[in-house]
Parts: sequence; structure tokens; C-alpha cells
Amino acid sequence: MEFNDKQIEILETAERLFAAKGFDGTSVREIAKEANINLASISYYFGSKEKLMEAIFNYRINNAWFAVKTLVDDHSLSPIKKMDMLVDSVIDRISEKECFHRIMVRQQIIAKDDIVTKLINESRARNIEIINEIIRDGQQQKLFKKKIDTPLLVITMIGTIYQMMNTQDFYRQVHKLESLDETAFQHHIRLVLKAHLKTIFKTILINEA
Amino acid sequence: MEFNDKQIEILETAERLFAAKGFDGTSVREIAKEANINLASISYYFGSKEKLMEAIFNYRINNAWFAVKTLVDDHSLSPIKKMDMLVDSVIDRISEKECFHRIMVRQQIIAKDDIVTKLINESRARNIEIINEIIRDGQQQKLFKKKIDTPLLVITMIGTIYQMMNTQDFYRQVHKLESLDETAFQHHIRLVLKAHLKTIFKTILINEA
DNA sequence: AAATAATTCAAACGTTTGTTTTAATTCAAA
DNA sequence: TTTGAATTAAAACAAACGTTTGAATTATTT
Repeated sequence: MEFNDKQIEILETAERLFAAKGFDGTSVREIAKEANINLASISYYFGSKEKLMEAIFNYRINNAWFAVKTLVDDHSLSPIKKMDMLVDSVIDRISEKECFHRIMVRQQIIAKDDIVTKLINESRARNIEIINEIIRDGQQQKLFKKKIDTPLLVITMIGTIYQMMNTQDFYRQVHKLESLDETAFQHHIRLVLKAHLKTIFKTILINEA
Repeated sequence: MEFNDKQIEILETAERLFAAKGFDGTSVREIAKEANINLASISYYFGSKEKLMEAIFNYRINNAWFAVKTLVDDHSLSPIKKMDMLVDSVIDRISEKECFHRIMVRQQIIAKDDIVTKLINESRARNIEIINEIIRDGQQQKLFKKKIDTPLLVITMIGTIYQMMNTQDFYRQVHKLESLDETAFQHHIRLVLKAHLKTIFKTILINEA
């Protein structure tokens, strides 16, 4: 799946608009205007609005867990350290590609049997497998508990990150952090999330119930 | 805010369709057809599609945390028990009104300054206040830790529940639970979620880091 | 330089959109 | 039973939608 500069411009503009206004709430005319390209170019390059959405997923979903995979193969790291680094990595990755993840959440709520859902599920299955490798390792070293529901663990991790993403304005307001500039606040919630999820992970993986 | 039978029929049909296909993905003609009412009735009763959405939120958001409030005032319960019951209550409530919560998640991702977002934030503020009461009580009784980020705790609770709601098909598949019928599976994930979140809550509230 | 392919563009296509209009009908109070 | 308001129904509205067309332009190949 190779995209030229113009296609990438369209993809990233569409991604931004889909994230902000939803797929059905964004018109192809709006995308064309915002990307400074002609209306027909979208059909020309991608075939349709639907296929443009699929292209966004192909563009983003592939090298998503590349860094995590290399993590697993590093035998100098303890499973506990690996899980900590996993948390850091996932939070940073989602923060970087916030627009895309907003689209993914919306898509997951609606779609059931389309191509995009299939892509998401394939990616999810791969991620679970990678994390399971770390956990199995930790169990063999008697560091982790025997019974661990990996998908549930991932659900709490991703769910917490997404929920923070969607309600960060409220979180900021409650904690009276309006004085912080946007960058500082984003940095702050990343740190908070990382510490929070690492604590939760240790409970689930190590401590007794 | 009083609605007659016909209005409620429209509201609940619209809720179901908005949850399944999104606000922009659902046409007023579709709602009218599905609810067996005339197209013009929607404008007649609610003014516009936008106001229909607002009506759904007014219809659902009010008595949402009614049960939880009575929980707080019951002085025969320990704060720990109260938090356990809170988890049960929230999971049951969201499960019951799944369609509405799907709409809410989608709305949160997009909306920034509209009436619906204001309604959601007001509700959230009230909920945080109620939970804070329980937690303060637990802290005074030296049962809970001193520093607790209540909004963050709620974010993990709600985020985990929502993420399970959105990815339950995948969860079912990974755990090979396709043989269970829908009701049994729904019951199962509720139990799993309840135990899971109670464990997490105890870590955050009681245990040392 | 000529020919061929790839891309850009404005205009138009037929649908569908949310909403309004206007007339018919139902219903309750006088 | 008459009167007036509330409700229902079908038709019409302009605007916006995704997509296609065919000519103009640019780029690549021969």
C-alpha cells in the first residue's frame, strides 16, 4: 500500500476532519477544500469516500505495534519492566495519533461486518498475542499470577486511555488545570495515565486479589 | 420535561438508530418509518433533528444516578461496600441503556460546546461529587489512602465498561464463548467486569503503590 | 517533437437530506 | 352539534450529498 504526497495530504486531511466531525458529518467537498485539491481527485485516487476511510486505516494501522514487537524480543528486560514499557509505548502512540484513534472508537461503535472492522480485529489479535508472550514469560518465571485475562487487561488499558482522551476537558476543569498551556497539560495527563495504569497492571498481574 | 407516548416512541426509535448508525448516518425519514409515524411529526414534536437529539439526552440523563445517591446516604454500609455497590450499579445501568451510552460516547468524541456536551458535563460533575462523598468518608475512617484522583478512577471505570461494550464481539471470540447465547454472554461479561473493577478499585483506594 | 498516459478541473448528474407548507382529519370543550 | 385547536398526512422545497463526465492541462514515453 503505497501513497504519493498528494494522497497522503488527502488522507491526513480526511483523518483530521473525520475525527472532528465524524465520517457522515464530513463531506468530500469539505475534505477537498481543506486539502486544497479538486473534488474529483478523491474519487480519482481512492474510488469513493468509503474507500478513502479504508485507506486511512491501511495507512495507519500497519506499523502501529512495530515498537512493541521489538520490546518482546529483548531478553535483557524483565517481564515486569516490559509491561511498564508497554504502557508507556501505548500511551505515547495513541497520543501521537489521536485523530486516528478517535475515528477508530467511533467506527467500533457502529460497524459490525465491514472491511475496517476486520482490519481492527486483526490488529487487535496480533496485539493480544504479543502481550500474551510477555505474560507467559512472566508466569514461567513465577513473577505473574497463573490466571490472567489478557483481553480484559487490554480493555482496561485502552478504555482508560480513550476515556481520558474523550473527557480531558472535564478532567482539566475539575483539577483546575486551565492555567497550563495545551502542551503542558497533554504532558501532564500522559504522566498521570502512565503511573495509574502501571499500578493497575501490577495489581492484576502480581498481587493477590 | 414531559413526553407523551408518541414522543417516547420517537425518542426510543431514534435512540436505537442513532446508536446503530450515528446521528449523521440516520435520516429523519428512517426514524419516522421505523417508528411508524409521519415524517413531519418529528419536526412537529421536537422542532428539528438536532433538538430530537437533545430531547433524548433530557429523557435519559436525569434519573441516571438516582440509585447511587441513595447509596451514599445509607450509613449502615462501609465505604468499601459502597464502592463495590457503586461498581455493580454503574455496570448494570450502562448495560441497561447501552444504546444511549453508545450515543454518548460518539457525542463526546465530537462535540465541544453544544447543549448536549453541557448536559453530559453537568451530569459528570454530579457523579464525581457523589463518589467523592464516599471516598472522603473512607478517608476519614482511615480505610482509604489520602491522595485519590477521583476523576481518574471514574475514567478507568467508565472507560473499561465502554471499551468492553465496543469490543465485546472480539472478547467473545478470543475466549471462544460463541456457544453461549446472547443473554448468557451478556451476563458473563457483567460478572467479569464487576470482579475486575472491584479489584482495581481496592488497589487504588486501599493498597500501597 | 510527437504521441501517449496521467492528472486536474469545472460543471453537471441524480439522490437524498432536513424542513416547511397546506390541506385533511381527529379530538375535546362549549 | 358546532367551534377551534391539536394532530396527521402527503407533497413540495431548496440545499447538500457522493459521484461521474469530458474537456483541458501536465507529465512521461517513444
